[in-house]
Amino acid sequence: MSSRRLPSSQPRAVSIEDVASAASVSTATVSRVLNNPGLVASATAKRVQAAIDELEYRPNILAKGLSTRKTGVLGIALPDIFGEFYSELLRGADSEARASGYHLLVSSEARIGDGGHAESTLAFGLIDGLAVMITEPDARILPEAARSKVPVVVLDAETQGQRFDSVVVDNAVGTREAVHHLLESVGPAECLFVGGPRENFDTASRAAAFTAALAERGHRVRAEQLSFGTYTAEWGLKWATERLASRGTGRSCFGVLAGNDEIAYGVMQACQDAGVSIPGELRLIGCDDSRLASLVRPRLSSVRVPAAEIGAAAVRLLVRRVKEPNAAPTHLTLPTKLVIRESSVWRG
Amino acid sequence: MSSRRLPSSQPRAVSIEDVASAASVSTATVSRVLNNPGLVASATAKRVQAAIDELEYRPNILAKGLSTRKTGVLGIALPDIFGEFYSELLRGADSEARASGYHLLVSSEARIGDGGHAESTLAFGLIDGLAVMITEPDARILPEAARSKVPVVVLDAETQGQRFDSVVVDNAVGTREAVHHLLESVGPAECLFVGGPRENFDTASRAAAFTAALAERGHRVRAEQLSFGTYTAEWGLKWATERLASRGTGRSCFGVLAGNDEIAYGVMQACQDAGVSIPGELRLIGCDDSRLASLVRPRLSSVRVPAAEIGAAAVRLLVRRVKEPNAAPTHLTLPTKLVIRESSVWRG
DNA sequence: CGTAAGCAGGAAATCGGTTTCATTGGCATA
DNA sequence: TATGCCAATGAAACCGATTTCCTGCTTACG
Repeated sequence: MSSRRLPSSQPRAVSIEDVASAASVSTATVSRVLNNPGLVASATAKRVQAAIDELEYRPNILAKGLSTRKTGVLGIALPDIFGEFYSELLRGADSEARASGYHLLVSSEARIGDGGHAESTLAFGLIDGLAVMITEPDARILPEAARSKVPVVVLDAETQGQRFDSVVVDNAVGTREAVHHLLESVGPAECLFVGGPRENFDTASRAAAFTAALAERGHRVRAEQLSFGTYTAEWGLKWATERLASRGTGRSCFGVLAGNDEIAYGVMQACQDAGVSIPGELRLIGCDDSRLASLVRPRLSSVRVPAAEIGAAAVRLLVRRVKEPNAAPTHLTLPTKLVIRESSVWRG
Repeated sequence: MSSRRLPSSQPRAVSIEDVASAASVSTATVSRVLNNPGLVASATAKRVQAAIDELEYRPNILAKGLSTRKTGVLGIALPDIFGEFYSELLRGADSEARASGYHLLVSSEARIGDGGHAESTLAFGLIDGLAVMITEPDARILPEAARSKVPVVVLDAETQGQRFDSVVVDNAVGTREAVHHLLESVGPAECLFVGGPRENFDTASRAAAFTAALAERGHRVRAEQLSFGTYTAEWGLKWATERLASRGTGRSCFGVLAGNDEIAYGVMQACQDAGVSIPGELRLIGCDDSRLASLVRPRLSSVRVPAAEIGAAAVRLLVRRVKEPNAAPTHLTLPTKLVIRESSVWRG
């Protein structure tokens, strides 16, 4: 009753104590009704449940969490929330979390490096688990997470010494398919890769796979065949515009693999502006298989990356680990797959 | 020391008690050093701080929250996380929250209606405030939120009886601009609106503004001028394909206002497929001014909606209300603005 | 008929902080 | 010199749950 400490405007929510006295039992019994019904006589349970309903009692998550050391909240830290890929990934994570009865705390950690103090950036102590995607090798988060004993799953990055669970995408397979597909109608020297940021894990691994796939065919990739920029249509537009302008009179035709669909859209615009036909003079393949891919003209061939599935798998892994903290680290690799549409197919 | 209740694998994090004994003070003093430094002698404070650093002490957020009734977490409930609009809104909210020292708990509440039990859906009691967007008039959340005394800001919806803070978008202005712009080169009877879901707040208010703008010019809108579907390119494609097929031999030219850019992209594809020139035979305007708008060809005119700004404003309102719970409800209206590019401009 | 076993339920410790209230000592003022 | 006040700090209540003991009863078994 002594509500000394509360501002009078805060009417104090119903607590387990209120329920207990309303049902003439102890708080222990109320708690048991909620968490371990088998331990309570059914008559008593009924009375308690009636009180709960009557008072519209909702257990205080903080108090519960303090006691059980579980909050039902999972954290997800992404380099950015922007763009269809992340948006889709987040959606997958969210719906999986909801299905498992968890809440999702998001955070775009991208710009930590700038600000300086990385601390207090993520709510350690509040979350039961954390999914992190470390595009940039800042990675101050990981040690901190390790210290705080929060289960971590690493997304789409080198599986840091195998100590964490991880979900990665098998860039090699899809990229290889794409390159081989391009080689059906384009010479190996005319195959070009336009990636995102050079430091980006996906970009790097796709570039490597691109190189490897051409090496398979006995072609050694020259530096000019690989370009790096940002994951934006603007970059694709700029790159293609310059590339098309500087091409010789040979008019040999290009095979272009873009680091994601956005870049590919930029390339498409540049071609349209320059009057270059796709797939006539340039065969184009994107990455991500975004929704627009089948809507643009020509329909864009793309390496499908299961973004939503990454998010969902991350949450699944986290949920599992919350239950069995000492299981061996699991490393999940999700497949990628070339979806061939019109932009890459030239029927002479 | 009696760690009876903890699984032996959990090594118990350092607590305020550990710091206190390390610095030979009481926990009260440690707490004061952290929250009210002015009350502690500087020599003592220094000693405590040293202990904190030494032990790498981080206050337990749950315990702190239980005591202070503040967690530093804001919730945001959206109908969906999908699509550029929501993604952008979320980004705005996230970066504003980060800047204000808050965490963001996301939740797509869309499908509550289906499942049935809306309870436990949002972490009331865990969040200091909630931004909610109620596209569908389910709205079970609002009463629950009101009951739980959590500050709420309503996004983009009727400001429910003025009891909550709200952020809305001024659809009327942008829509009106768009209609008047179309009327420069198209007759009022040929102006068409292709919206998203009929129940959607934005769709409804844009349709209303569309009707009003034409009424201004003395034209009474016929039912066929208004279509409703979903916020997808597929819908735009379908709609336009049928519309173009069924148009008479009159070949009068259309002015189309799409409910969002995705729909507009669908319309563009349909036109391309049907060999209908934009803006020659059909003037097109989208909504949202998404990133691709200036990249497609023709460049898409669009009503700019400040999505990120909505999210940021919501968070700002919430943060303010956390500090002054009893301030009068604030209703924010963000402007929309027609961005004219190529798709709507016909120079005869 | 006596005793062990088992079921229900309560008292109280605990999680890790914050905050009130009381205590102490030092210094200025009457 | 006595009194009052203030600054610095500690003891303990409190936030709202969970969980461990422990106590009474009832029932079963020898």
